[in-house]
Amino acid sequence: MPEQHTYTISDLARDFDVTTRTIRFYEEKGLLSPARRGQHRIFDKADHARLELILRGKRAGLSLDESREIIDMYDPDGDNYEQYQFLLSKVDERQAQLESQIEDIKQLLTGLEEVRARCNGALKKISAGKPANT
Amino acid sequence: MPEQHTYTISDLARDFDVTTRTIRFYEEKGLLSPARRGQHRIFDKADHARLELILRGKRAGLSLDESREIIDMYDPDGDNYEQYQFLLSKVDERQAQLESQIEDIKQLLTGLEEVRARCNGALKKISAGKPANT
DNA sequence: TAGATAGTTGACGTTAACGTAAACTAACAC
DNA sequence: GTGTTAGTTTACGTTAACGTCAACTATCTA
Repeated sequence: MPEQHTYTISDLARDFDVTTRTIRFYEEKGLLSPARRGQHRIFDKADHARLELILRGKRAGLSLDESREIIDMYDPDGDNYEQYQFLLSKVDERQAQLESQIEDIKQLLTGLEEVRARCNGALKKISAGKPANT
Repeated sequence: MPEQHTYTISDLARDFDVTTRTIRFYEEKGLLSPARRGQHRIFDKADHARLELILRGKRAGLSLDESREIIDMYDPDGDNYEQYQFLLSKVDERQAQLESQIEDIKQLLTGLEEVRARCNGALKKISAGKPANT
């Protein structure tokens, strides 16, 4: 038996610190499709992992549509040659974009490094001008 | 003479491939404050640089408010000890956030690397099953 | 002098990503 | 049985980041 662990909607909400509204919204947008027991939603490990991916995408600055695109790459629709070729090209594309995004962030970081340097310079000056004020 | 190069609003729009509406919107939001000659806006090198920063922030996935926060670090308001200390702490904070954002992106990238591997595996299988189809 | 062109200020429209509130159901607690 | 506690659907509200007119002005050009 594969240890069929499940989650309620508020389990997930607690695990990832989001509201249940958010989770229902993600389902509405097709990012999650939990099972149902009557009215209630039942989430499994795969749903848990998908939500984790969605939120990682958010922190990375992606839109929900972009996150869905990435998530959908994990379980391909088709099974023929062209489908996999197409998937590979989308993987390429997304990787390139994410890498250039890292470059942008790194540039912001070095910019802040300069700010820090100037800041330290100014602080030095000030503490030199006011030697009493250590 | 300091080579006072200036730009019209559509110069900037062309340089960065955004609409003039966008630039006016950024001014409205306090991200830019160009000079005026009568009604018309006159942008200088500093404005040019600020817009570049804004758009870099966008590509990095930041909101306009977050970009403004970073941009404002480049020209500090105050000039006393506490101000610079405070600025330094904000630099710290923002750098930490950007670095953890890079980590999230890197995790997305390695996830896509796995997708690529599985994809290549599937393609191998297919082309092995259909040896005529190279 | 009459267009054409570049700029301006409103003002309303739009999409994404939820928040918030209402009205309902089902299960358990006492 | 009756709160209380999850959970549900439906629907309207909200904020960010612009797009899209409309109506106007100033300038240059034929």
